[in-house]
Order: sequence, then structure tokens, then C-alpha cells
Amino acid sequence: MDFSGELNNSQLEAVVHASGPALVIAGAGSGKTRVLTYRVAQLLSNGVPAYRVLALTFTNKAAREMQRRVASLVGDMQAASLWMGTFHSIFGKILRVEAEILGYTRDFTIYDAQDSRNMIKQIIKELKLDDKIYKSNDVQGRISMAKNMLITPEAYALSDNIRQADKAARKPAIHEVYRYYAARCKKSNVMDFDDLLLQTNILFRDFPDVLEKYQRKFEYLLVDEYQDTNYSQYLIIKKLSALHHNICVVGDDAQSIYSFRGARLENILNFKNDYPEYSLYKLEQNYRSTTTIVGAANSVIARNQEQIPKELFSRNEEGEKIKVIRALSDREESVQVVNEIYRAARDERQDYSRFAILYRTNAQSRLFEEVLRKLNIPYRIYGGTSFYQRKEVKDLLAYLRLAVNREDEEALRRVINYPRRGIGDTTVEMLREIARLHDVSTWNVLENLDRFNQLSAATARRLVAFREMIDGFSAMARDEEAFPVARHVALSSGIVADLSGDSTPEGVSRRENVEELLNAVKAFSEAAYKENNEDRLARFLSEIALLTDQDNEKSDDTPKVTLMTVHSAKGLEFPTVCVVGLEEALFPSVQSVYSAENLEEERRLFYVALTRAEKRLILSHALTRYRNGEITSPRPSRFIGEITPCFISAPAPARVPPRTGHEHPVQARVERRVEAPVEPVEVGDVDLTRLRPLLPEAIVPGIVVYHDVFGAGKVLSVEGTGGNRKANVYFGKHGPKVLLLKFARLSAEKE
DNA sequence: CTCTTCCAGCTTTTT
DNA sequence: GCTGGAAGAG
Repeated sequence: MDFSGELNNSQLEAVVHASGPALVIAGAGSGKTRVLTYRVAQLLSNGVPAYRVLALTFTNKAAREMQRRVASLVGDMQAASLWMGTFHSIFGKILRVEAEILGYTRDFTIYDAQDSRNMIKQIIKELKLDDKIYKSNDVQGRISMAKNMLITPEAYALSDNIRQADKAARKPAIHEVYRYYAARCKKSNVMDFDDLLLQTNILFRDFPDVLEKYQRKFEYLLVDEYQDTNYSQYLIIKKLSALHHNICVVGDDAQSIYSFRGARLENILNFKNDYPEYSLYKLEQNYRSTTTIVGAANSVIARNQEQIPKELFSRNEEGEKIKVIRALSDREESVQVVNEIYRAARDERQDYSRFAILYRTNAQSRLFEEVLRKLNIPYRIYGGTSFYQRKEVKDLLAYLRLAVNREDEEALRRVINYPRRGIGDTTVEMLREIARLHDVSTWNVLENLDRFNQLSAATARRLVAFREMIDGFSAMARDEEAFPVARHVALSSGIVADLSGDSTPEGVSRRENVEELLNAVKAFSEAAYKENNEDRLARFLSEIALLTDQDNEKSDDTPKVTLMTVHSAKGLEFPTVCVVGLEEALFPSVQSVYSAENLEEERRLFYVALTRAEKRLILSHALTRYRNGEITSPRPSRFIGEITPCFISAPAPARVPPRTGHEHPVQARVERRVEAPVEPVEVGDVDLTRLRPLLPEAIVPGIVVYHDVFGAGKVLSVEGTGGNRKANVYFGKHGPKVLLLKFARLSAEKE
């Protein structure tokens, strides 16, 4: 194969790198995926069998994309036998094969974050710890951190450092929660996300022959996004590659944005120490963006201390300057940004798929959604509650999990009384208590009910009925294929019946979701048949457990504006990118502004955001923003100021938002007809750059206020108190209005 | 045991 | 502004 025509020199060098360790530092937009895919193709064309190549990515999406591109180079057959996937899915597969030597069965199920949190909550309760102090989120974070650092519960309890830290945080009992949690997971034959990596490490540590088997099997390793690997992942890679040293890692230290979940930038910085004989390749030419965008991104990232020296450059056109939008309020920000998109799409005849709105937190999506919907602009929103997190979907999945693994405690807890079958909290608590006393799983207690006679006859009867139902499902799951089992479970568990009683739109949508899940099982069955794979429920469940929303792309050809967090935008590109909510305490987030390290990570995140853009970049911030029901007046993000000014177009003064004619549904409701047109009131001009939001108490007759939609106005009178306080305001352009101050966001000129 | 209502906490990002 | 859990009534 000759790729020289399709790759630049440094890309080509990295692709043809024969064997031994290689570190590829790939700047944003420098053709990283290209290098990886060509490198895989190169290996295959050199005669390396596909099943000896292991390629690890961070998201399923990236894995699929790579698979697709490799397939286009070498054909589907070869591409399909590659080991390509996320860390979690690949090692989940391996663990399923090796489960027994670790004391699990092959049918172990996987806890998602919510399952783990529930179990942790439960344990905190059982240990009689104060759940105000032991917040399940924090505790889960600590346990996750420990697992990713390969700290076992025993080691956790023994470590002085950790003890001190927990003590300082006034949570000295976390190690106990961890111990119980780990024991309960094991007893339930389940692994959480972190276990998929931790148990792999335990497997490789305690069973050298197993490790050797995989070392021999995987002759070539490729790792994408190496800067985002955590310690657990790092060690797996290190062990697997120890025999052949054929490890090629690709990454960009400037795009490391996952340290909050244990990713270690050091892994990429220390590659040279782990493999002194390594070759280094740097991809520094950006093919994605204009020189303006690359220049701006460079000027920002240059402020970080910790980095591998490199100079990202672009030979593309200079392009437009970056536009900064300063909006008076969060609502107006969304109106202006969407207008910007609307106009560009109309004037330049661009379709909506060429635009992306990127924000720091998912919560910011709502306002943009509202405005997009009003203007009838199609959009696709990523993140938020995914399909697999919906209650009804999780309920059915819990039944399916139980059918495969009856010890799965969270699944049991979820459905033992859903739909209602008269097994209440008291009974469930008792079952768990007995399970704990005898150190067995809750299911085991159900199987030996007759040994416990403190149950009323009615309760015992209900429990037996439930047990028999699950046993039935379980027997079926052993013998039959996934789809018939799933359908049977949906019907005879009573879920479908329960949902069909509900004719509200939500109820209908829940039913549809259950159907959708059944369709997914069917699709899985069909795919399994085509690929000659085993069509088992167990396999379906383990695939689904590691899926996220972004993986279920619905094919729909309407071009849509993309809305997502900056995190999930990593790896993507769009002709026009709007980065919104650029305010202190939001982006950079509050949690990070006090630590230099975290601030550098936020800056990298901002860098990632900027480098998603190909042609045009729009940044926006608002002067007032509602957060958790409270009004705030944030300062513009320091990151805007960190862009060398020559890349930014001259700042336009804040403008009155264009009217779309139907904004503020809330106000429409509270507007009252005001009797007899009051005499026109003189309303002076307002200097929009000096506006500050007003608290309801500060609004008194006589002052001049500013409203996002109605413009400047004079307060005539105020009535009511508290949440009912209303003001009668005369607006220069719109006449008199009565506004409920709880909703109306009025501002005034600063003194 | 079930249903309703009220309150707190949440908003950093994801496999 | 929403969701999940607690608490209280039936």
C-alpha cells in the first residue's frame, strides 16, 4: 500500500513506523484519526492478522468511526476481526471470558453510575452514617478514584494519606462504605464501570498465564486519546504491551479534559520514561481551521505551564475574525446566537448541520432549545438523560438483568415491587437485613424463604410468586434467544400493562420507549444472526450497559443544528461553532477557579471548544443569568480576554434584541390589560452597557428600568408583596405593562 | 402498603 | 425549574 499521496510527511512517518513504541502528538485537527486508521491498514497490509491488533478508544463513536474508515481501506471482513472498541467494552468482553477465575460468573451484569450510587446510598443508610455528611455523590467519587488508582478496600483503609484526607473532610468512614460496596457488588455478581478496568488489572496481576495469553494475542496496540487514560487504563496497556513493545499511542496533551474522572496527563508526558527506545512523531499542521482560529487557540493555550512543546499551524485561509456577542441576559444570548445561525443559514444558503452550539453544562441547553423551536430550526441535542436512563427503560432492563443474573441486587430492588405487587419497603428492608446477616445475596434469601418464618403468609405468598416469575424468565433466558425473552418479560412482568393504563402524553411516550427497547433487542438479534454471533440476552445487556446516548444515532436526514457540551464535542468539527456562556464561574466553572491545575484544565477545555470550528467562531456571554432559580450577574470569562485581540472583530455595542414577536411566554400570561391609556410618559434613553439586573425589592415607582423585550420603561406603581409583587411600567415603545416581578427580568443603569 | 405532597439539592464534564 | 426522596395521611 502506498499512502504517500494522502498523507503529509509527519503523518506518513507515523503511519509507516514499523514496530516498537511510538508516541504521536497530534494537535487539534491535524489528522489524528487519519493516522490511526492508515496505520491499522498498514499493519494489515504488512501481513499482521487483524485479530492481533487491539485499538482502544474513549468513546464507542470513535471506535465505530475508526472501524468504518479502516473498512473502507481494507474491506469489511478484515476490519470486523480487529479488536477495536472502548477500554470498557474490550476489557468487559475479556472479563466475561475469564470471569470464573476471578470469582464471578460469565453472566455478571454491569452497574451503571446510577445503580452504583443507589447501592452506596443504601450502604450509607445501613451503616447508620449521616447522609448529610456522607453524600452519595462524594462517596461514589472517592470510591471511583480509589478503584482507578487500583486501591483496594483494604489498602484504602490502611493508607495514611487517604485516612487523613477523609478525616479532614469529616468522612472517616468512607473506607467502610467502600468495603461493603465492593463486597456487595461481588456477592451480586456485578461489576461497575471502574471494575471493568480494576478487575482486568487484578486478572493480569494474579494470573500471569492469562496475562501472557493476551500479550501474545495482541501483537500490536494502538491507543487513541492517550492523554485521557487513567492509572488503571495506563497499567493495563503497559502490561499488555510488555512483551512486544509494539505500542502506538496518539494524543494531545493540550486536549486533556478528563482529569476530574482520574485521567492523568502524566501518562502522555511520561511515555518517554516507560519506553526509552520510543519514536516521537508530531503532527502540527492543522487542516481543519482558518489561521485566525488556530492563532486564537494557540494564544489561549500558550498560557498553560504543563505542556509538550509544539506549534500548531494552519495553511488555510485567514478567514473571518471571531465574533464576540455580549448579551444582556441569558435569554437574549440564546436569541442572538440563534439569530446569528438563522441569518448565516439563510444568507449563505448553508444547511443547519454546519452549526454547533457548545456549552459548559447541559443545563444551558434549555434556552437555546426554546428559541430554536420557536424559529422552527431543527436541532439535535446530545447529552442529558439518555434513552437508557429513562425510568421505564431501566425498569425493563432490570427485569432482563435479573433474568440473566438473579443475584443482581439493584435490579432486584428496582422491580421487586414494580409494578405494585404488595411487597413494600419494610419487606424489602427485611430481606436485605437477612441477606446481610447471613452474608448471602438477597436473591438467595428469596430462594430459602421457608427458613425465615417472621413473614406473614400473605407477604410470603407474594414473594414466592415474584420468585417464580423471575425463575421462569431466567429459564427462558437460558434456552431462548434474546428477542422472544425480552418480549415475554415485557408482557408478563406487568410493565406493559402498567404503562398502558396511562393515556397522558408522558404515558404514551413511556410505552413507546419500552417498544423502542424491544426494537433494539430485535435489531441486536438480527445483527447477531448476520454476524454469526451468539444471540443471547446476556450479550445484549453487556453491550447496552456501555452505550451512551450518542451511540444511538437515529438516521434522519434533516440537517440539524448540534447542541452539546464542550466535552462531548471533542473529536468533532463544524464550519460554524458558537461557544456560549463564556462567563466567570460558568466557564471556567466555579469549582476550578481556585486551583491553578483545574484552571489549566478549563483552559484546555476552552481550547478544545475553539478548535472545533472550521471557518467561523462565535463566542457569547450574558450579563445576567438565572442559575438555580437565582439571578446572577457574572463577569465575562477571562478566557475571552486571553485570545490575542487581533483575532477578534471589533466589539459591537450591546444591542436591543431583535423581536421575534413571541418571546416570553411567561410574561404573556401575567400581562394585564391596563385601563385607559395612561398619558404617555417620557422615557429617556438607557445606556445598555451600564445595565445591572434589579432585585424585585429595588423596583420602586419613578425609576427607569430596562426590559429584554420591551426596552426602556418607567415604573409607575408597584403593588403586592413577595412572589406576587407586580409593577406597572410604562415602556417608551410598547406602552404600559403590568409585570410580575418574580418573572420579569428588569435591569437598570448602574449609578 | 400506597398515594400525595412537600422539600432539598442540584449543575461540570462521561465510560 | 426539575427530580427524587422523605414524610404524613388514608
